[in-house]
Amino acid sequence: MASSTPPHCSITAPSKPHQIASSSSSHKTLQQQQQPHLQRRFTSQKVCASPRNPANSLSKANKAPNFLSPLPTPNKTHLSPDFSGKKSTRFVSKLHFNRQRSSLSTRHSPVAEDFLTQSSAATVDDDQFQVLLMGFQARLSGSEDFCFLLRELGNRGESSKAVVCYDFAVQRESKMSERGKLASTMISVMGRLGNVDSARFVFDNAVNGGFGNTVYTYSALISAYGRSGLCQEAIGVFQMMKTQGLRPNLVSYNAVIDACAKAGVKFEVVNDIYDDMLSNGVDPDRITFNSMLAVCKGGLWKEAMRLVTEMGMRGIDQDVFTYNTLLDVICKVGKMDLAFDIMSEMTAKNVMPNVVTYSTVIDGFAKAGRLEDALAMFEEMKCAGIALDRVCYNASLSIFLKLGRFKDALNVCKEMESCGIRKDVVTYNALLGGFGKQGKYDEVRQVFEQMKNVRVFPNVLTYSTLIDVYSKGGLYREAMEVFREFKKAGLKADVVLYSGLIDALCKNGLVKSAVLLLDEMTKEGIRPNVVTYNTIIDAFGRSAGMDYLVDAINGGKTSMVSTYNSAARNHEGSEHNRVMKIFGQLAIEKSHNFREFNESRQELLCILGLFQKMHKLEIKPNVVTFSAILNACSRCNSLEDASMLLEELHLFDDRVYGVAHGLLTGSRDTIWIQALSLFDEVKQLDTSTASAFYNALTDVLWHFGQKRGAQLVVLEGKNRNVWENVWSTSCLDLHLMSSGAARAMVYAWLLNIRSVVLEGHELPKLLSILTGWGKHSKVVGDGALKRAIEGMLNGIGAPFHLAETNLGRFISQGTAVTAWLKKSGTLQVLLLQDVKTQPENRRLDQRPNLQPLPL
DNA sequence: ATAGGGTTAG
Repeated sequence: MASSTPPHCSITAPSKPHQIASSSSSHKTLQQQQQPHLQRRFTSQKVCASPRNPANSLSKANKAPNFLSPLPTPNKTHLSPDFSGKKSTRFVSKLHFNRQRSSLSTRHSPVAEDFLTQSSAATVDDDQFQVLLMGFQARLSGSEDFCFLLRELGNRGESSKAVVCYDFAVQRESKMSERGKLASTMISVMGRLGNVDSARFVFDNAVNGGFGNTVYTYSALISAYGRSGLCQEAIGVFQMMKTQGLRPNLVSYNAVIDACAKAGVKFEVVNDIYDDMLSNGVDPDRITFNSMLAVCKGGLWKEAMRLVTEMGMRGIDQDVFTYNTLLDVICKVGKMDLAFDIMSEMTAKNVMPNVVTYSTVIDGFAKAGRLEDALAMFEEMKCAGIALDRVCYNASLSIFLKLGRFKDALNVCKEMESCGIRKDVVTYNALLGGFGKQGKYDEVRQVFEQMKNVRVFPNVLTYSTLIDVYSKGGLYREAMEVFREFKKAGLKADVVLYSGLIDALCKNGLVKSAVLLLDEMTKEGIRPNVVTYNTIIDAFGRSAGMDYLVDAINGGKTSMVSTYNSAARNHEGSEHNRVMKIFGQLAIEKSHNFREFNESRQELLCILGLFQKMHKLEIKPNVVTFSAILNACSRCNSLEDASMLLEELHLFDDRVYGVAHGLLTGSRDTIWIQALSLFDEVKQLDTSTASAFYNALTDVLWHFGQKRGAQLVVLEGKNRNVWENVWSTSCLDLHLMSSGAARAMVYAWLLNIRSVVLEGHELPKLLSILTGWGKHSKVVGDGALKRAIEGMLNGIGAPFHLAETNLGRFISQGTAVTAWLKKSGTLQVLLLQDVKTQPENRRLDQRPNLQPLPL
């Protein structure tokens, strides 16, 4: 097993993997040395892609129809829904396609195949189907043929024909045991089709008819409930079978464990079932362990690793399911370097990664923000001769969209088309979000129209996405229109849609209204999640303290009021009106430039109430929550107010609180070791989460005058590469930083440059400080960061000025900066102090030759 | 009886 502290493997190097693999030179490149796993994987994949195995070497070859070998069943039987574009792959995986056929269970007669061919014409309705059945009745032989038919009908989604077939077969079957077989098959088929009520109906009838009390029907029903996420029901059936005196077998146990895994049941609970299994003398097999692994998806990656080891000790071989599930667990906790190692290990053990393996790991990289690494995995995959499927295409599409590489994104769409994979709702949603986030609203409109034209029906995610992109762009009229359409489609709103609406309110400073809407959604039975809460917490103080933000987005447009009024008149539905009112409120509120001063006080109470609700609903906070609390503290006018919020932080997390509190109160020396370990841990998260935390912590320190502390935090962030290439001698890039972090960083950078000058080096001709447009503000063109930096530079007399060509860039001649840095008073200006310092800190800070920069 | 995907917070 790979070690728990894997070496860091970079796979971002520019040259393509297959170039490494095909390199015949004995010279080892640096990249090869850094990528032992990658190379190893390639060498073994190359073997299977060799000319002796041409079928594996080209993705197109994989899709060649099986004309060469005559199929037992004609054409449509084995046609994957992938090609007909009817079902998602997720659904396909639930069907029987990949099932190994044991010679016993599926020994059906050729007549059954024949019947299937004749009855599968699109024009055959249920009645005609029954007539056909009667015609074949004499020649179809017993339950084996009928079970085969039921499964095949299930695969085609022919639910009602399956019902006809089942009734027909049961009525004509005299043996109880054979009827029992039919029943368990039918329950399984209905379960796979997601029709759990029908499954239950069949089960109950079978039990009442005296042929349903078998381990098989119970197991099938447990599985049916499991697939629908109804874990409690599954466990109920499991217990019921025991009270009926039936002894659960391996399949029963596996089914109930799988049900728990799908529903996200706690590991301890499932472990009890596992122990129960052992004590009843049922030996776990590979599938048991694979399902137990799936239970670890909640983040128990160490437990997952342990399970795999235990499998080995029990002499159970790991298969591709084992590794794919394990990888999923590892990827979900973001341990991508470990995932990379495990992938190499599976190859070494001759368990070859497949399309699921790759899409799991690719998704892990993408979620960790390592988009280039994700793209490199695609190359590796193609090189290994593994054809992309729908899931993979959608993953690659969304990566290109995230990178803003629209040309590549459209190429992915074309490639999908040429492979015969139709764009599904996931594809379209990705396109809508991708274009929308870049403000390409024309394209959004076109894509939305197109998807409806080709009858890919928008779902809740589609509407949430659209409402979100329009709201973020301030296009409330369009957002309102989308919401109207959403209601017309008769879909039920979910937590994400509501969170989007709440966010729209928050971004406009309407925190109290946001809290009201939160109560609304709770009343409607929609459970808010941590994102919903983080949104509101982070918005604290925006209305009272940041009115200029409201002004900035205002732009003088108030025409929304009339839009709202006419919209509200047309619809009487209460929820509809409420949301319409929200959009209206957004428009109206924008015209208010002044707010009550005591509003911030009210808001504080409002937020404190919010924390109560969070505890009550047992919503677990995350790092973003901590960042949000720190940001809220930054908007408090007094340390007293802030300390009320910090107390809430205390309830959530001792360590984060300890560090924040210690730095704020000047006990830096005593807390610094803990701070460093916290920083290390934060760095394990993806870069945007990490930088947001650093930004928040720095801001609150800066806000309360702990500027030296803020600077030290920022430098730790820089050392851990949180903001990516922050500085060189000629350029300081602040565009990912908050205003406090950016200011602390400017001081540090100038001191660094000063030491360059004092060492006698010449500065570059031109120096730049980039602020972008202030990513932190999230308001396009807002430039809050730019203003903060401008004020600061002016304040210390630095000779930088705005570049005329780029409004987010400050420049200065190197000679001017050199002269300024050499002036006698400059050093004093650049050294930051904390307003609060414990004696030991003061001693350190006042050493005259203190170099603040660990360069 | 087992594996992978899309929306929301910073």
